[in-house]
Amino acid sequence: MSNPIRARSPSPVRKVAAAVKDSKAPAITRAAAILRLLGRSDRPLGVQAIAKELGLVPSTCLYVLRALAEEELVSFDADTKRYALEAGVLTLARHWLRRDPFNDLAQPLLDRLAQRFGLTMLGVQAVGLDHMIVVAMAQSGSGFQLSTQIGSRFPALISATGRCIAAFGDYPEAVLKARFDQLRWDDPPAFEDWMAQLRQTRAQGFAVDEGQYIAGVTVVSAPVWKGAGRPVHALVAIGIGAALGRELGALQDALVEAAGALSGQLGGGA
Amino acid sequence: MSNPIRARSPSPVRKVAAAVKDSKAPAITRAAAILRLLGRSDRPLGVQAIAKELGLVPSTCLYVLRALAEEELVSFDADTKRYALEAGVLTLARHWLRRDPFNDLAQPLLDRLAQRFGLTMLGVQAVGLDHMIVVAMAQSGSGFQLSTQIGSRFPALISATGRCIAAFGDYPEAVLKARFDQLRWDDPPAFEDWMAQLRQTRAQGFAVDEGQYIAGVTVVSAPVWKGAGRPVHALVAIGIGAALGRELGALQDALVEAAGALSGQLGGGA
DNA sequence: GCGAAACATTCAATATATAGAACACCATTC
DNA sequence: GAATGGTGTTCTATATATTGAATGTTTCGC
Repeated sequence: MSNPIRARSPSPVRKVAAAVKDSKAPAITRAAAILRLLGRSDRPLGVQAIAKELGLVPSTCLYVLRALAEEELVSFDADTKRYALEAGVLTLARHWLRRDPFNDLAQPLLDRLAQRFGLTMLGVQAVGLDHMIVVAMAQSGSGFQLSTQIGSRFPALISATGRCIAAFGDYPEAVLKARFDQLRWDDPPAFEDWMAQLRQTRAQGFAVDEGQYIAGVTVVSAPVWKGAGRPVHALVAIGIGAALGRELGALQDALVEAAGALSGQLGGGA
Repeated sequence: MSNPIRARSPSPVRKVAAAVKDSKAPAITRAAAILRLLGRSDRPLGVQAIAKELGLVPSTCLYVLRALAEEELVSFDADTKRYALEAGVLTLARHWLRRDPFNDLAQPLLDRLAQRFGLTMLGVQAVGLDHMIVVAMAQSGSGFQLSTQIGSRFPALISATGRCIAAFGDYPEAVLKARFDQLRWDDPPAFEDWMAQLRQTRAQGFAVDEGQYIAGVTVVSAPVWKGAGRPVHALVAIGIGAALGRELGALQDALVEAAGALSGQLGGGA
């Protein structure tokens, strides 16, 4: 894996079979699984390889691939008979990014903070309680950097941002507990301690994770509101804990201020 | 439209019906059409609106949307019953970008050239003879800029890059003619002149478009090879023709040099 | 250069995704 | 406050997408 900050590991592929069963449009479930598999693979794949990996019937797999190729979501090399992701996915992603003003407005703020503190900054969007996705990133460019990529996914409740999502989301404790128990930390907090941290997060308006998710790495996260209800975005700072030192206070202030300003621009209530 | 450099206009939506007929996996055709429609729309849409726009049966449309939502390619607001693109498309795009070293390697070159000449620079990938897609972009940041966005699509044979694709693609003249006739330029060249320009492009290793595609805008494009065969990528410079003036020569040299260096890194033949 | 394995692809029977009507649920409007 | 037009959603018969075996097609080993 080329991702220094680990994202969730690929789920057991045999889940595809179960998902297909319940769906009223199984072809789409299969198509999505194929797209994800092709994305995961670092080389183009043939029909058989795809079908075997996902537990699909080869002929069905072929028809799905042809339909995807027709839509330019998948490329087909007529010589090698191999399939790969095609640039069409990029077009969709561009439209998605354009649809949400957060993605445009967050970037300059992230750039400035990354520059000022020499850190990696992220803009993150929560997708329900399942996970969050990195939608914007800025790096200072100097020295070592912790890096992740736009589009990377993480469990929704992990680390500092997870505390923000939980703290301001107004979810029942039982629901949080169920999700919490599935998280994997380097230094897992006890659920009671974590709940106490949520209260603190609510009180101070931001969350901090000092080496619990990843040893030695400090993460600071502040929620961004777009309207009433629960926040779906957050600004995140990631740095080596030891290197941050006494700058941590200033970073927290700057992050909260930026998140507040952004909430204002997006028309979000407090 | 928020795109100063015009991309192809959305195709007649009634084509969906025809495409669905011929496919062995019509659900996927429908799903792709829905995703594109949602991308095009600047607001979330309801089931009926989507179905009507694409000529689909509402119930079928609902099932497709549910499947897409299950795959997190589409978001569903339970309160308003509206659907929109979801962040999952971004995850796919990230994987696509990572798969091709061109996307990583081109960026620093584009940055440098954009800075040096104060222009907008693009990395472009051809998708057959249908169109090309912007996969990387750099802007100088100072003054007025012609802008487009990553993921934008253009007809494959248009402008300077189109000449590169045609010149080095080794396509039959009849095929080129058919595509050429569908292009829309501000100042369309005659086919014979265009063919002559292709010969010149082959000879000098790059192509120039001085106000033909868009009046007043000069485009310079140099092909990038990844292996043997036809080039699929190109580096592109876009600037106001009048402002370029005598820098054009230096720009051409720098662009060709960068494209050559990139071809070398990618293991492309001459 | 031959045989055989592995592959992509086609084909026909059937399980099932889909179409269209019926239903339920809001909002407005009279 | 009943009626109307607009939603989203369920239901069921049928057209059809899917399946698994059969057929070409390539690739590999000997």
